[in-house]
Amino acid sequence: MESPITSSNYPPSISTNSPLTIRDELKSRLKKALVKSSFPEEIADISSATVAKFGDYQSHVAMVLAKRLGENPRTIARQILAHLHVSDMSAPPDVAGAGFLNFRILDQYLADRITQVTQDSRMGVPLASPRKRIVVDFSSPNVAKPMHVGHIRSTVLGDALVRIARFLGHDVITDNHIGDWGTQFGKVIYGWKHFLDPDDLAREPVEELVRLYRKTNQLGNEDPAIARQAREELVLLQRGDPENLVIWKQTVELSWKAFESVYKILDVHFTHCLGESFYNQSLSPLVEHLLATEVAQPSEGAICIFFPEIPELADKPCMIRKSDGGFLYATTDLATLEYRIKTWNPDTIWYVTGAPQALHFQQIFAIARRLGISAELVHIAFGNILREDRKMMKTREGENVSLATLLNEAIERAAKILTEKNPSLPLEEQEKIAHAIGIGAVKYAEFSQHRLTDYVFSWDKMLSFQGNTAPYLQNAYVRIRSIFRKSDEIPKLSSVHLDLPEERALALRLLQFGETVPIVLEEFRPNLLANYLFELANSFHSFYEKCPVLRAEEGVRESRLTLCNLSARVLAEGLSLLGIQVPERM
RNA sequence: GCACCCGUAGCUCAGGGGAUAGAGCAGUGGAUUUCUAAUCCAUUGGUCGCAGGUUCAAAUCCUGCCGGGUGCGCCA
Repeated sequence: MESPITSSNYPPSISTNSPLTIRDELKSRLKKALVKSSFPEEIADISSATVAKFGDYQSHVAMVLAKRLGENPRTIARQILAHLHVSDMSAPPDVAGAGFLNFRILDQYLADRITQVTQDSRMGVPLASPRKRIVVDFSSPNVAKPMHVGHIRSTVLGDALVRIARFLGHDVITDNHIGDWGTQFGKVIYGWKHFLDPDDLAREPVEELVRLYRKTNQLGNEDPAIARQAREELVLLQRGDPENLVIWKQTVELSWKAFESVYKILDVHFTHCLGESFYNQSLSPLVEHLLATEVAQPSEGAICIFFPEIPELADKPCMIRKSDGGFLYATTDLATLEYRIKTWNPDTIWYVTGAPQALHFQQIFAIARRLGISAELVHIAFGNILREDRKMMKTREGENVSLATLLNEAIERAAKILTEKNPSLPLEEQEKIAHAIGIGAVKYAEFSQHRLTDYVFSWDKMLSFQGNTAPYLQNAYVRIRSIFRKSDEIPKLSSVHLDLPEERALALRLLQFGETVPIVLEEFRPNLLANYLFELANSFHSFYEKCPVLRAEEGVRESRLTLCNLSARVLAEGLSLLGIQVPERM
């Protein structure tokens, strides 16, 4: 949903030159002071104050220096202070505790900054430098299997990282590496040939494919002859048998339609979808090449790559061709890597896949280095989704909650609450809002925790609309929009007053948007942005309770409208970086 | 056996060298003639798994142990 605020003619002039953030400005002043005091400037360090009573920002440099030089930290702090010029932005900094430098930003400086950031289309978020070309590998569902809750982490996390990287100015290529080739197809094809139900296939194609796979698998466990026949179907497919190819192609198309509907609900898009089958022809030459260059070696009939020089991998070889001639996951990944490097020449490749695959990527990356690939390769891992008994949700056996079902239930639950709270909404708008709230809640549930934390799946938690959830943030936005609907005046760009503590706290928080977005990519942690947005919404709700806007006297009203406007823009932009939409009312 | 991840409030989780460890939920007590109460304000609740070590400073780094999880040549 487009925000009328962000697309309106207010503010009148928009620049794209984001100013330095307050933190960076302080840091740069601190560096100058360090140089003048004959200290190394690299150790300059500014962080948000841990406790409000210590001010807004703090530095630990004096203590770090003291340790290095074996001197008294407070003495060093005073030395630095003598050369530190911040009187235009901060109250005189004091030396506190063991040698902290505490900064309390001047209200006037905050007010001027708000005016400045209001005119900035990037709302104070600096562009990344250098700009990188990044290939992101995420989502990667498997053909002939339904997308289940386990796929949500890769899809939603990857999408957010992509959005953030693009917002920061990087050149991002997304590639959905679909599992459209593998041993499961022997069983699917056998099932297709022997007990396909065309009606079921037409009605619920993916479920029917799963049934075919499961039935063959089960029969194969009981009867070795059937297992052998399924393997033969696979071999036929791999040799290019026309009939099996046609069946395979249909399963891919049917599955892709199901994926597409999920991606549409999630508003996730890819620039490329080169599945595993795309690399079929590359696998054999790749292995031959690795053999010829002695990167790989024959071993017990198979072809393996060994890592004697890496202690952790010394006893963990990577197999790239089975003794029966078949290729593996690692082979495809190497071919894929080679293709991506050759085709796109990226600076870095991000693999957004589960933590259990850490060893696999350690091997792939080690091989890449041996092949002279210099691009930075990153495995962006995430924890498992657990059942409420804390057991892992497995892809293979056991029922998985279907992703489409989950998403639809989220939307339905949101619709129900919406009907109770705001029954007067037109049906069509209600549907859109329920979508934004339900899907937002599911996505936000992912972002509100560290990506490596195992996730305990719970309908109630994932679809909770209270507290630290997407609806809380959306509600802050909706309250602002409501104000602007009732105000017939176009807010003029006026001087900002920060007289009440709630106004000041909100202003400071707004200015920290530019400090937050870039650090998300330092360790690939959208939860830092989610955290920031929650705190922003929190500051806004407090401001909203304490500071009447439309009823305020002239001057104060315009100032508060400016704060409201910027709050709405930051909330909408921040949430959109997480792939979450904001409704106009709820 | 080897490797990786995790252990923080009753529950779910933030914080990953810096000051008195935070939030949401749950609990308790308040706030609505007022711009959307999906809100706000106040409050109860802690041996940061255990033991050593490094440091001016450790939930955070190192070592060991305990507990849980995951992965490790013929799946992806």
